[in-house]
Amino acid sequence: MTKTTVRAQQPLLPLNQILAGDCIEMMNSLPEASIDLIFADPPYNLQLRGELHRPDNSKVDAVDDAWDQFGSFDHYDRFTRDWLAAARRILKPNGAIWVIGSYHNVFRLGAELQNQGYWILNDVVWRKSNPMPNFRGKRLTNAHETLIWASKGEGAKYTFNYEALKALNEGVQMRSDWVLPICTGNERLKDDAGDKAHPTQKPEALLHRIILGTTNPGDVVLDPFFGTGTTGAVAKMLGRDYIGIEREEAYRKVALKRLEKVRKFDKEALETTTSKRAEPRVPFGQLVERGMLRPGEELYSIGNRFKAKVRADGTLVGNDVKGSIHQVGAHLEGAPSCNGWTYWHFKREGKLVPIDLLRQQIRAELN
Amino acid sequence: MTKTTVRAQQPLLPLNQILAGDCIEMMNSLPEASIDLIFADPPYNLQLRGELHRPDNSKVDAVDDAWDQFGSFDHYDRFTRDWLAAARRILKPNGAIWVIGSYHNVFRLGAELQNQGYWILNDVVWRKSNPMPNFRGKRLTNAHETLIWASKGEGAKYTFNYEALKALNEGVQMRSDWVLPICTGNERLKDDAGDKAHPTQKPEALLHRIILGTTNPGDVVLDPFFGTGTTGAVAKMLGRDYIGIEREEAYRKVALKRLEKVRKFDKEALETTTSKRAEPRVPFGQLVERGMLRPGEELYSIGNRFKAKVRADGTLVGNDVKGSIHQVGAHLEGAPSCNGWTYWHFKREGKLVPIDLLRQQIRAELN
DNA sequence: GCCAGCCCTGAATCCGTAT
DNA sequence: TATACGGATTCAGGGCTGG
Repeated sequence: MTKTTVRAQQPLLPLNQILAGDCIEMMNSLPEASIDLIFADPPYNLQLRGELHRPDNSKVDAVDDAWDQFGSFDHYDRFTRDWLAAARRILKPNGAIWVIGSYHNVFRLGAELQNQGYWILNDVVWRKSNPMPNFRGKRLTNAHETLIWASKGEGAKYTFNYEALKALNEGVQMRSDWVLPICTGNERLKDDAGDKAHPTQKPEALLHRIILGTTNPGDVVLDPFFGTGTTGAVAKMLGRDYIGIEREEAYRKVALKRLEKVRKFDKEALETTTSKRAEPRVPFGQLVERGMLRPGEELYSIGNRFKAKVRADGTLVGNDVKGSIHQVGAHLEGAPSCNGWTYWHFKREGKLVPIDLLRQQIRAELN
Repeated sequence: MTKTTVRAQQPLLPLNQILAGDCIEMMNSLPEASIDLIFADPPYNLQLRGELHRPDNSKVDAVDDAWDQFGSFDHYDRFTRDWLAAARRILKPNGAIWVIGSYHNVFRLGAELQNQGYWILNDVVWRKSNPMPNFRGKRLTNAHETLIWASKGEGAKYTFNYEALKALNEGVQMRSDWVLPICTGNERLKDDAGDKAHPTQKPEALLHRIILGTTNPGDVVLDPFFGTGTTGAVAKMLGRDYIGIEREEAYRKVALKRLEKVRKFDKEALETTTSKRAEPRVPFGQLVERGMLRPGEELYSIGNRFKAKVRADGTLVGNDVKGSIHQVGAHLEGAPSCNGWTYWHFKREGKLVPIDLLRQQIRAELN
């Protein structure tokens, strides 16, 4: 499928809207292979027996809304199977899905993802910096939730903005454990009575990391359990399109109001750090063609242990081996591979300079 | 079943031994309802494709042992079902089980535990302080493994030493995420050739926390995938009895030698489990994710001579230079380095406030 | 004896594009 | 669809060596 084809489908999508209704029916009404990313925070199947009380006897406002009660694992598994299948149909071949859950439901979610052929890329732990303590001292403080990131299948080319996440983590690659506070304070939406509008509102920081890291600007992000619209809000800020599906009118109302107020970030602010792989490829032969290196000139290996001679066709010859800068380097080092650009050096005024410097000059000309 | 009845059965148990053979058969040969705690580290069913090399071209020593190979999820699920059922039969009514896994298998494990009627008490995340990085930059660093702690059924009176774990955690309630280093250095057992004796040896600190927190002295701890015997070693140190089951002769040999040397109440080993707590690193990107600074917002240098704009991935752009708060600061000042935290300021109510203030807020949340 | 620097290693589902 | 090949990619910590 070409980019053009996909783009042509997009006008059919109800972009930046909240669809009212059952998420399975609504997903089934959307065209197949049209969504870049799905974020899903399904009901948790919490097995609460009676009410939970704090030591001071105040009642904990547990997740016991009607939509969160399932009679059995069987019922819950059927529900999980159906919505994951509907999600799978509308995902683009190179799309991906994130689901979040706790130990009550995440093992059912993960197993069913695998059963349907989704390919798990990472499980991620959201480590809450301010969780609710375990009041009775009968278990460990339940201080995290689990997210699963999966592509549509093995071998799919999912989106991963490695460098952007690395930058977000101040230069060290992002790990699978994320320390973030729960959603409180001004960010926590209230209803007209002043109570929290949704029992499990997710923090925007969580969605920021997910959407920044696994989508590109202009992508379509769908959330089948939209709630108060955190996914939509962050998608909008980051210049992505969103589609929300929500059954409960009360939540849709809050979300709508919230989304109206959200502003997209500056274009400049949305540019993120990119990887070298995205830069244009420069064949080594160009350095010779352009006279930056002369045929017959000698190159020196990184530790100055080997040398090789440049040939007019942009290959090297050294120690009776001929081939590309990478092949000759790999052979001399006895290594499975070698980046010739950083391995080979030329001499200028007695100093050894990596040939990558010449590549950078060419790339700079190309802007 | 009364305590007396249980005690009467104990002499029949092969205490403090390593049983040679298949774990399902061996468990089936033990009397029912006789074990207090089971710790199980089953094969993870990793599905590795080719070889993996580090950027320095060295080869990663992968877990490619035959015992980790399963033909399909179906095959793995059958195996899981069978050993979990055998484990369930020998557990005392108030016994408990711990299993450990990664995203490859832990969802199958958790779902099957629930299917069999085990009652999940917590899922626990072992956050590795020194995980292997992701060398190709294609995913998040796989920096954790997941443990599941479950009782034999709903309403069972499992053992939980709340105060002991709280003490181990410097007086604060123990959480469901545990930061511990992987097993390296002298603790890592070597074979006669000097290679690691087992590819997946678990750290004693992990078992220390589990056995201390969820058994009592004199309890019987069984490990059906004994490997090099970490469970047995820690059980012995802590004055519990153990039963190990291991199929591979080479592992049994190493474990036997190890266990002979273990002394009960090894004070030194207890000390190593309490880790020193350093000031947590806070990446600048977190201020952006958390909405403390908005992408597109401007920061001002310490003398208000320069400004720069915040980007969504936590980098800055100013005077055509992009990079971390430290890099951009250093560049603008023409200095070799720069502490961006004290250099950059944001505007609030007309005043310039150093961004370090925001970092302090985050650190305060983290305790 | 101490310190700096080098080397090694850890449960990993780890490439993308052109031909 | 399979093959070829260019060339991008790592963090923390322990142990050892040499000065």
